[in-house]
Amino acid sequence: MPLVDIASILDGEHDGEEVTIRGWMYNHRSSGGIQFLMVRDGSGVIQCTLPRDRVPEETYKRVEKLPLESVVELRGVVKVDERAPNGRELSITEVVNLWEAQPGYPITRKRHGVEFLLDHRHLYIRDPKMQAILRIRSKVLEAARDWLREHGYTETHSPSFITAACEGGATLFSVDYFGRKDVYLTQSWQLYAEALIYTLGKIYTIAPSFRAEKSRTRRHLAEYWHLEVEEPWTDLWGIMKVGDELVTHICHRVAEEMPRELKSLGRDPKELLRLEPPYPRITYDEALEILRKDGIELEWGDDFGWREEEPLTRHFDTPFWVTHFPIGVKAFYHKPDPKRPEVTLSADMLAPEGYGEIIGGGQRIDDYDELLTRIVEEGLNPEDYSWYLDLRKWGSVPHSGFGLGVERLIMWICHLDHIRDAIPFPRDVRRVFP
RNA sequence: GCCGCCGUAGCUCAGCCUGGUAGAGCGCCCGGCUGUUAACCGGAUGGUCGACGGUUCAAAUCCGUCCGGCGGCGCCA
Repeated sequence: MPLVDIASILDGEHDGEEVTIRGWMYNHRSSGGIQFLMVRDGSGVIQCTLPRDRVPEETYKRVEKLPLESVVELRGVVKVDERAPNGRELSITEVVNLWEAQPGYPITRKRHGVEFLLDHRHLYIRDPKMQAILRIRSKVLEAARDWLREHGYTETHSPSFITAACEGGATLFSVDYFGRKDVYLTQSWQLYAEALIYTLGKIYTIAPSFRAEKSRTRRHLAEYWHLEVEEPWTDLWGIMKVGDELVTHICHRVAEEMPRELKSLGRDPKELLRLEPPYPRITYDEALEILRKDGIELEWGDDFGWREEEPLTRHFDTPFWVTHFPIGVKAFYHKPDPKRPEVTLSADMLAPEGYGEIIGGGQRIDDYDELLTRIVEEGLNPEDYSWYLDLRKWGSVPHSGFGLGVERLIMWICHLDHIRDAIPFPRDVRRVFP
């Protein structure tokens, strides 16, 4: 009797067959003569039916008293039935094995508050909603790696312990590094990536970044996963094309391979399948004009706040780019536009529907003197960036890259209302436990 | 760094304004029900009202301080 995944049953691969499943009982309903067990394995959730006359009375009563999150091994026949929550159910023929959990599982099918669920995060991740999100998260990263590998990018890594800021304004976590006080957790692989392209060419990384911003919004984490790409011989337009194709590939793969999970989260897979590159592109100046027509005034040279970013995303129904931000609102290494030095060759990709920025990137400064000037202008100490400046002395070429906020992308794909559910154990200014 | 809200049973909350012996629903436990969908029905259990201090004959309720949490701004991915 084959032991099968619940997902394969839900996908219709075993209709009418007798199979065995193994999983955790996440809910249980009884109607006297028939019991309904909701069973979850790593792949999905299925309803199992157990009529009283199907098994010995002793077994029936034992199942009836089984505490939530007990482990069950069940044999049964797969039936297509509209009354089952996912359209298919397992009609139990034999209760093969039971491993009883303790009574009193804290998370019930009723309402819980945010604080309670975060305090019980180690258990809440078992919830079918969290299971669906985390499975999509895995698919997002799998699809990204596949696309990057197929297009000639090499995965590589940068250190998490660093000594100098790479983004001017953002706040750093300081750590006690063998007693040294000037060591921090990284915010981006940016400076190291620019060193690595001269040995590996087109590269990417998927790694955590740390920001000690005391942000209290539904879009921020103190520890988030950063998918960063950097490549030589590429300008602003080239790197935007990479972003377009990468995000499109990820969305298509998730829509094709995880439609059930997307639907359970309120995202229609068709909304992802219809995406095609290139995404719309507007300049910072054009964005200001759109906002002005909405009655939102922003002085030229100021960065977008959420007050500007959120309404702008309502003008689009796909991700879109905002390019050519004024010098000063982006980090020092962004290359000023030779045709218009008051703006940089920078670009942010914003998700629609009020989700906002998911990618930030652009073309980097490749000239030594220009880079040194910008470091000084930003009030930074050139000595902190000595090795980074070195890169412009030997074989410097035009190069570009971007950083994608993995949880931001997942948040939009999964239609979440808070970024914390895009990661199993979120870290923010108030929470590092569990 | 700033603004706002919340802490009462295992959970979600009412009670607080107008001070007078602690409430509901759900869960757990017991019983019933042969198609449930957050199942339902009956019963039982369950609380130093976040902590400390003050006012008062009397504080969950009024005042102060602290702790914890949530939402938002700024900043960013």
